Amino acid sequence: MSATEKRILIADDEPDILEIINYNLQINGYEVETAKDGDEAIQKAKQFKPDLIILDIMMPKKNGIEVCKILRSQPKFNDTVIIFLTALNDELSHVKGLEFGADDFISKPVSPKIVLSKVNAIFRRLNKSVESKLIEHGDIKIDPEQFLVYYKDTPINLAKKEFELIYFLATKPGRVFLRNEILNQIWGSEVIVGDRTIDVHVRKIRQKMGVDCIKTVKGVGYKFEL
Amino acid sequence: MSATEKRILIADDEPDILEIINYNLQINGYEVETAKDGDEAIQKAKQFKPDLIILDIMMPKKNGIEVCKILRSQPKFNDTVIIFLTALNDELSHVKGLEFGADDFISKPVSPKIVLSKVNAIFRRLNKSVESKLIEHGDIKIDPEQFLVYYKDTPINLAKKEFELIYFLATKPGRVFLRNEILNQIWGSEVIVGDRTIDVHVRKIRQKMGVDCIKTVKGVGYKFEL
DNA sequence: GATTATCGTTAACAATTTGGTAATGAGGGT
DNA sequence: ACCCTCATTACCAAATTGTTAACGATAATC
Repeated sequence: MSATEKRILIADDEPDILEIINYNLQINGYEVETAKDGDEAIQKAKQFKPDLIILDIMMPKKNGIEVCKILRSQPKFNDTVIIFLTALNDELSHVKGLEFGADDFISKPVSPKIVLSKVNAIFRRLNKSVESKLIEHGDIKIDPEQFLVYYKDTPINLAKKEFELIYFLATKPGRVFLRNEILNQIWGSEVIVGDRTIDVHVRKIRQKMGVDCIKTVKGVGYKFEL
Repeated sequence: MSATEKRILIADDEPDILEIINYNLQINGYEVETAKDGDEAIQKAKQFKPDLIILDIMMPKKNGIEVCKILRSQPKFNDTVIIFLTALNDELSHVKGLEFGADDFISKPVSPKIVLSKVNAIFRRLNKSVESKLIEHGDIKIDPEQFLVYYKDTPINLAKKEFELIYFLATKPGRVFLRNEILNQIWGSEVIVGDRTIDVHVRKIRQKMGVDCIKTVKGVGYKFEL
């Protein structure tokens, strides 16, 4: 986590709020960008590639929900956490925000302390999910911490998608996963990829591994099996 | 992707939009019908029985929300997914749409790519994972999760249709299933296949299994029995 | 900042598996 | 013997997956 600085984009039309949050996040080691309206938020999101975006609901040009909706429609923001700043009792925004893929809310009036603690909490949670457990099955060991797969103690380097794929299949050895399940899990439900994409990744894994640990179940899907 | 083509009904009063969405969905293997106003949408929904309906909010005769309300009041449209086309800022429609049972929204101006990706995502989400009720009967174990049949703990690979067939028969061991029942269940009522097809599959199962667990009941059908 | 790797994806084609049919044979009942 | 029904086989068409190469997008390196 500390290897690469976490990047945060804040969008709000009140310069005071912007500055105070910006200041507090920066002292705590985050890399921060700011935007003063919806359009700028979208533009900066694209070039700055933040890990987390804090969006005020009420903004000129485009409001927070619209921005969120637009960003969420793009695959590259799939993994970006989006937080809304809302008026205290604005439940409607909450409902709609969730609908459009918000991850959390911070109620106004904002306290820098609360923002910071929420942001810290989110990144902590994010990293925890990364440290999933090691899977061992026969001669094959899959270690998410090192991002390495071992066959008979020989480390094998897999690309990210390849690793995610074999790891996912290996979570339940023997169980068949439909193509749809795989796509939903690895690519996310909004991303569109072609039919042969999974096959190509499977092929690359088989090739690199040298063992046929991923079996095809024709007309159904794939499974991890020795 | 799936055995039966997915059916989509699009309702919009702008012919251009209708055509461009229609075109894009059709190339991607969907069966599409169109309607140019609310009344036509309802009428076509009834006869075409779509899996998904895309409704423009603003339409002559009846607007999208009314159409949605009417359809949702009929049980046969319970499982039909309904998506609204809305102007970007029309938050009121969103709220009302959710109340009346809309499943998602697409903002105008529409991009064919976004429509397609949303539609694909919806159908993907709809697809359930492997049914996981294991059937065990004597020395025979049928595991849909692994897509494997075991005889005395020896795994036997069956092709998809073969597996579906034996699984279906084994859901009620001892009970005789008519050929028609089997055809309806495994092949679906719309598909027409010859009389001897079932026999051939039964033969292949018997051959691979090595046990005669599927018995013929002459003049009636087949049953699963040890 | 420019240049190289590497990765993810797609498209096109090959290889494989499957599902279905038709032809023929076997067996039982009338 | 003569039907009728099912079993078996071989064959073909369609569906599904494997494989390769190529392209753009990132990430890494210098």
